Amino acid sequence: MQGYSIMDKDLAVFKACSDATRLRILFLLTERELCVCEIMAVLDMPQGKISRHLAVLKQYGLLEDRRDGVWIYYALATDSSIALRYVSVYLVSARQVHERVQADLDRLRGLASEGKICVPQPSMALLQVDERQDPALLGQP
Amino acid sequence: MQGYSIMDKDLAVFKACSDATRLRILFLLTERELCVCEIMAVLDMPQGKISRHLAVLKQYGLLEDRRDGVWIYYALATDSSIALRYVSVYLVSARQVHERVQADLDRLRGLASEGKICVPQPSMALLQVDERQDPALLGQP
DNA sequence: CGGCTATATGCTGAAAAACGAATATACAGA
DNA sequence: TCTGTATATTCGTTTTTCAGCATATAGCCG
Repeated sequence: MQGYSIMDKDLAVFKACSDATRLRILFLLTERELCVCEIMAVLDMPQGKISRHLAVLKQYGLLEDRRDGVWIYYALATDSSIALRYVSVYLVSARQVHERVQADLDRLRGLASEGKICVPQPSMALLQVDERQDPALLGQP
Repeated sequence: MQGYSIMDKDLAVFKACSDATRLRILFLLTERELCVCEIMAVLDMPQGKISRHLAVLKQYGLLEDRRDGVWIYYALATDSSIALRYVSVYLVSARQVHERVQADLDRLRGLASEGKICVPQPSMALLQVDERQDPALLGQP
């Protein structure tokens, strides 16, 4: 890494979002913080794959993690860079539009309500961003 | 490509932004539409490299081009996807913050005013997005 | 301590992306 | 038509990224 300083953080955010699996994970985390096994169950992908993508997202500053016993919970980070603020608003707005994301979120809720995933405590969402449409983004039809 | 439909466009936007050179080009284009030789001059990079990155940005739906004689002008596209709208607002807001971007923009203005680049007509900017801060993004300090 | 579960990490190969250098195309003007 | 300039594209190579598999770590419980 040479010479970029601040913009690097924004670049990292875009790199983090430039993979389909990671983007799906980010959309899932707009719902609430999740542990690895929940994400694995919803996306139906092997554990190593999920873990590595989570590590990338964390390294790039998009996620924070906390350990609770055996489980490690991941949540969207706030304010680690300018780009991340915009991406956070994007995630909350766009999740209502994309069918795939809706399907993932439905699956998450379904699995959780049937108790099929490890959900020791239903912790609350961390994302403070409001779901209302962003006035500055309503310009184009 | 299998099964992603709409979200693909957003993913393409993030892929497009996940390269330092392309991000610098996008920031430059928030100033006004530019021809290839102007971008080359500002970034001081070989022509083939710039052309290829522009092709990627266009293919991913972030740019539009128009030919004017020998020159081909590139401008930020509008509304090709949800993510692009958010990225456009990000670009306009963040360009005032990043030193590297400021340096690029200063260089562009300097070269243009000295007539060192091919600037047959100083065409106007295409980006309609306003520079005012986005109310929905002022939540976090 | 030993076994079980959740998660992280190392290794390897394959695929994708990026680059430099060279070549091709497209237009303008003489 | 020939020349020069602006841009696009191809080729071969290097770098980066991703997946799958195996292995390691860390905490719980007996």
